[in-house]
Amino acid sequence: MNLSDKVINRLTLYYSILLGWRAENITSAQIAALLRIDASQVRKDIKMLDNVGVCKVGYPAAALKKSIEQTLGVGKAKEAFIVGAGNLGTALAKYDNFAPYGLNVLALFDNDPLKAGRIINGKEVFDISRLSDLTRRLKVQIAILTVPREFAQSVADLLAASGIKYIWNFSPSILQVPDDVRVWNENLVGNFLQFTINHKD
Amino acid sequence: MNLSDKVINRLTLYYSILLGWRAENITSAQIAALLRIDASQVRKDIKMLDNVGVCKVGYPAAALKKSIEQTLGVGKAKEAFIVGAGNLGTALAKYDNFAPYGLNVLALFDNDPLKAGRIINGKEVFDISRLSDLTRRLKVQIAILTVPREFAQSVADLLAASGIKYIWNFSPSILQVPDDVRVWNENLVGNFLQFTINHKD
DNA sequence: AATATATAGTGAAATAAATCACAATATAGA
DNA sequence: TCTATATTGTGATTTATTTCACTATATATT
Repeated sequence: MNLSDKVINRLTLYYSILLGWRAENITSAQIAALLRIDASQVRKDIKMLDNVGVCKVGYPAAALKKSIEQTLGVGKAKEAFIVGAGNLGTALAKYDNFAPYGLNVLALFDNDPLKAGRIINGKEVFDISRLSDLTRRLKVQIAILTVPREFAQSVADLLAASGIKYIWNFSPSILQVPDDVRVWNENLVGNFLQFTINHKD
Repeated sequence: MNLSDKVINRLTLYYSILLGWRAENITSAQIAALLRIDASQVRKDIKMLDNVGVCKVGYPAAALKKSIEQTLGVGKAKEAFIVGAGNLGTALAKYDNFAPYGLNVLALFDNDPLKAGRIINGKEVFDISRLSDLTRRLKVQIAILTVPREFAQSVADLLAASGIKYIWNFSPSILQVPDDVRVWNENLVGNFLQFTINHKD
């Protein structure tokens, strides 16, 4: 099954709805109304996961939730380091909504010697010099990059050299990395501007 | 000019590149290589903003940067409140990358009486009971919602009743709001999953 | 000044995504 | 049991987006 980014994004939204859903069944129209999208799109997305609905009743909520969980790999451990223990890094280390989706932050790294040794939400902050060694030993593949713009590229170089394969980039800079490293730019400002510029409805 | 979300998102990425660009000119191929997208797409995006390039040379970087700034409304003040002064709200209040894009956080709100009166990065934290009054008096239209899931809907109701028109929702819940209120779900987990599930290249 | 070339610009084609329209059907209710 | 109907499932259509392929041209080079 090959799910596009758009489908995956919608599935997580369906999942959010299901997390708070109390009734036994849910219809495509109900989901669509909450998200202000087309109901047939909801049905097609759900059908991709081989769920079946019941006419006049909708989809069994529990089964649908489970199906989305499996598809998204919720619960499948994905271990990550946070690199940059500033405000954003700290907030993400404390953010309690990652764990339910299987994203497990093991530790943080920072170049400020004063921060080394601190414990944030049960996760230790290490000096950045320890990054390569720990990445290799723990076989961590994911780095959440929350350093300031001016350090982002050099830290990305270090990450790539250390064997990190996925960089979730919260810094507002474009990273150049080897071909085997994937970068996701979490373009917060871009998202915000989309939303304020394109207020078409 | 009607820019799609996709175009706006790419423009912010081009802008990120230009912020760190030192040469006088930049070519569509250079931008495309950094973002790993098609160069003709870059050219079409840039052309939409009525920029002209020079054959064999590319686009003048300074003029292009200015043009994107104007299109995105960078610098045009957009005042916002952060609602929820927890870790994420605090991190966003301290995040220094919003200001250059014109997003100006005026204050924070929280329901914890212990937090009221604190100053975070020069912004005061108010009790949530002050929200309606201050929203109206300061004519603030944008709320950045960073409360836990269980409070998100009731706070959204309050925001809508207070006259907020845009809710940038960082909480992992789907909000039901009146038609004149726009919600942008900053689906962090969804973005993350896209990136780890769809590692196709 | 002439020429080769890198690059912008762009219509056409291909691909992807969303929406529409409606047939099929299981269920609720009479 | 029968009937009306809400809902799923889906092919067809439309719309949006990306990629391709090529032309035009300004510049660097000889």
